[in-house]
Amino acid sequence: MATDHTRKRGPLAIGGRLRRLVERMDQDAGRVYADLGVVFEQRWWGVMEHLAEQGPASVAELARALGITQPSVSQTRRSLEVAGLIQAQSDPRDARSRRLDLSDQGRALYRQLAPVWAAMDVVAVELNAEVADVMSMLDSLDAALARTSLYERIRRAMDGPQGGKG
Amino acid sequence: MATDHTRKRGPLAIGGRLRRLVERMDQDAGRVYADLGVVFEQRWWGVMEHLAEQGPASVAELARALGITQPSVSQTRRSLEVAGLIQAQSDPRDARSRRLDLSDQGRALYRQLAPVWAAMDVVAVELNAEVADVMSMLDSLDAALARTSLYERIRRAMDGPQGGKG
DNA sequence: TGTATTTACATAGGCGCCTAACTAATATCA
DNA sequence: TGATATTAGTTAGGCGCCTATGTAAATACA
Repeated sequence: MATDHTRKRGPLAIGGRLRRLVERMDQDAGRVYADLGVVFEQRWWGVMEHLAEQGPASVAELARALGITQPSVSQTRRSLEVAGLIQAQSDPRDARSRRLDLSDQGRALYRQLAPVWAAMDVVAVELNAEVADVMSMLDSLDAALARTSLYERIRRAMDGPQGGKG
Repeated sequence: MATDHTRKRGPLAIGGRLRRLVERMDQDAGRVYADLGVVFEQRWWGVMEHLAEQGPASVAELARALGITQPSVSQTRRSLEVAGLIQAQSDPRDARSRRLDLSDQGRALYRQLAPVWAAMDVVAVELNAEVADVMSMLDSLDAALARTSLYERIRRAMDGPQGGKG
């Protein structure tokens, strides 16, 4: 009955497991930063990398580039500003918009942490070879769920092929 | 340079992507519950399933069974109690411990949602066939990281095979 | 028996994401 | 030109996890 017991744990268990995997990844990365005596929040990386590589950007541009919501960017932006890593300037083209850019301190930290991130890349490649191609799996999953959402799939499984909301 | 650009996005991007994947899964599941007019938090599932299948349990037992921390269980327990889905009794064998069990209302909800979870299982199998064996990948990843933690891997990549903390 | 250590649990605060709601600015339309 | 719709961004609150801390009970040890 091991198979049946396993079948009892579907996406609900997957979700929890993925969360904890991510949590562990963040913790381990956090330990590396702590070893270097650096205060760094994981969520900062996406914003900093984008600003460093692409130049100043608005909250909306960052949200689009990172694939997260504006409020999330806004909160990260605030955290980064408090830490002195970015600065904001009003955009003369649109009074509502703010251009965010790395501060000198932010640039220095970005450079300092580049070797850490390079090492993380090496580890990702290593794990891909050792275990599974996580990035490819994510790409495939993203594509599959973009095609047909999890919601639709569940509703179809519940209601049958012709039932339920269209 | 597409390959090089991709290599710039290592575990840091993976972490964020996994978080968002989980978020989306929770949202889609939440929409299904909402369709049924049911108020249900994803984190309730692990606790409810364990209590329904294994009987009354303490916070510590649940934490061990679900692989999360005590405070997390404690918070979920509180949420479940407020919702009237579980009840707690003191444990005569240990005055510090509380036995948690599903209330009648909790049992009824568990039964009501069983078809939903069965449908989710179907979808999981479907996605496994369509995309990738996510559960196997998780198993393998968990095992690989239990063998050698991400922290150690990163430190080794940073410091070289002989350097750094042992 | 008294003291030190360990264990069970709750609470506080935080991280990283979300949605809802709001204000203000801009764009569109009649 | 004025009204309406859309957009940019912030804030509040919440979900689901974490660590740190604290209180109380149980256990271990001298």
